[in-house]
Amino acid sequence: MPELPEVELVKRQLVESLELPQKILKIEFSRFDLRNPMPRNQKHLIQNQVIVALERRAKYILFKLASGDTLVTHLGMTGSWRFAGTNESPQKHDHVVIQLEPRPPSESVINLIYKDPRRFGFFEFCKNNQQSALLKNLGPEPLNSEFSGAYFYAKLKSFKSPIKSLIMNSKIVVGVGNIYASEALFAAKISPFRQPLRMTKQQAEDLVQAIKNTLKQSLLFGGSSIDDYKHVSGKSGEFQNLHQVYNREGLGCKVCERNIKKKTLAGRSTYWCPNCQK
DNA sequence: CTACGAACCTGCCTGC
DNA sequence: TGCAGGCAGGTTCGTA
Repeated sequence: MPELPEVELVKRQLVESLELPQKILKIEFSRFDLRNPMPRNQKHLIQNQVIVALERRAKYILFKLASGDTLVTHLGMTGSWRFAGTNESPQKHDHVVIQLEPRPPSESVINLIYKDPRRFGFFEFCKNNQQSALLKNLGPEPLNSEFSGAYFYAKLKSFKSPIKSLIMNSKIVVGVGNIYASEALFAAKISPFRQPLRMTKQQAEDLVQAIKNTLKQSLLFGGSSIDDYKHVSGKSGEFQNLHQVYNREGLGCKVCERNIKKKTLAGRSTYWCPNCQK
């Protein structure tokens, strides 16, 4: 489901609704076999802890606890969070229920529920500011200044796979998934199949800026709702309506009106305009 | 070290 | 109507 804009928006919406700090009364895992085994044996370490902050790193959402411990979560392809009263009936594929401490004036218990049909998401509990192994070896955040044309140009030399694979490689830059890779390449007028070695310094700079702009635009428009991505409130994003190439095979390019093409690259559907992108 | 395909899993859509 | 096949926003693993 989610790439950087969608994950960032989910994190922001959770922060808004949680009114941190917020105490976890109880956490229940109803199944244990997501991408990694659920931290069910650490349940007692999570309960009664206070959430003080939520952070995003790459596509991970980190629940920072007052003790210094962290609950690391990932939405996979189809993960979602929602708030629900205790009287609301559970849905199919609800796997985690976090019961939050009631607050005045309502005094009623609110559950924060994680649902994930395909179960590609995951949860990991990290003690005492220890960093999850999954967060090591990650490249820079695309919206940070560290991700610059100079940085990216220097990385191009050691890779032989096409440029699209490179911008989806989390060692190079995090958060760019299959939608935004195609969209950013279109914005930069660069073919997804281009060999990184054959890119100029200017093109590297253009692509970096295109990635930043595309992600920022998507954030402004509430992310891309293609299939089941929804806001925490259940609302859909709007950025899918602004996609230039993704999911537009056979439709006219919004710039030159020629047909958008689709081809599989490294196992992923890749959309581009052969006329605009060289 | 990189590169590629397969694997994980459910649901939805298409075509026969 | 049913059923098989293909495909989906992510990541890791095994094999070249």
